[in-house]
Amino acid sequence: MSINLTKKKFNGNEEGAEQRKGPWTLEEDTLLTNYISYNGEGRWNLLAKSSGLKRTGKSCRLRWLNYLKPDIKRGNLTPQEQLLILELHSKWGNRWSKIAKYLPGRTDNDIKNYWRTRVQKQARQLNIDSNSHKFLEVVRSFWIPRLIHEIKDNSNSNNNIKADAPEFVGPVLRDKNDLCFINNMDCSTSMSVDLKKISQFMDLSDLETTMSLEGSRGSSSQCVTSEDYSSFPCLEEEYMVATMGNSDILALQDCHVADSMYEEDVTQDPMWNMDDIWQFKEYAHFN
DNA sequence: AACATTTTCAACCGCAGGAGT
DNA sequence: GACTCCTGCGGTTGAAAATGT
Repeated sequence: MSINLTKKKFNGNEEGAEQRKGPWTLEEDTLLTNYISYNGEGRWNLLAKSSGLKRTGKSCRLRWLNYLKPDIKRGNLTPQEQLLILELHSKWGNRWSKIAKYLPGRTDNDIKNYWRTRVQKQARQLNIDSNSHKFLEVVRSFWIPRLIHEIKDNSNSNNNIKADAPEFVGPVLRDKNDLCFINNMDCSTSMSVDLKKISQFMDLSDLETTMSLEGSRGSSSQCVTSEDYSSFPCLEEEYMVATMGNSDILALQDCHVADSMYEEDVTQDPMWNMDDIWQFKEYAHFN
């Protein structure tokens, strides 16, 4: 990455000052951080002039808000954060800054990048427009349940709560349009996937070869409780109702989209871990 | 090890809207 | 109302890093 120096008009006047562009150096970061710690943030053009930085006010603002600000979180987005992004994006679309307000420590840039690199990649692999209703349905039917599952998994491994959790029995195909999941404690229906909707854009003529159903492992970590949802007050009510059912224990199971995904190298996909992929491929192979 | 390809993410740009004059 | 300046937003770019061959 090269550092550019450009002459720009400043406040409508040609000042002749050379403006730096490109990556920030440690010295510039220190200068900006020190200036803000004494003078506070805001008034970015004044800051740019007074601090001695050869940067535009805009550039200073961006560097501070997206990188230097002390409460900025670094590293991968947690499943909880990903879940929030998916839900909020389905409500508001590309309103990144609005979405970012619900994720403390994450910037609109982080979220925008996540969406473009991860979410749109999924859409491309499925050959679906990421802004389409179809993709929204995939997100709701597959991705969100998967994240909830992951959240619960993490929660269980952290708390070591295994003994009393009901075991998952497996998926039950009630009819061609309704796949539900039950657990072995109360045998209640826990979650239904609307196959009618899914089949609008996926070939479900042979259900067994198009879905990987791995519930028979009976791991307690497959279960999700209502508490998982209560962590996310912004989740849409209709989605809550649709997925909660009567039981307060959900045995939530994954349905991995086959065919189109299978043709891609899903092993490279952050959504699918190696265990999932192995089971999925085994299942698809023997069916 | 070397090169090619893909992914990530920091930083830029243009535009819109608000505030001040 | 017209103009200027500032700030914030969303789209895009491209270098660096990671991964594949």
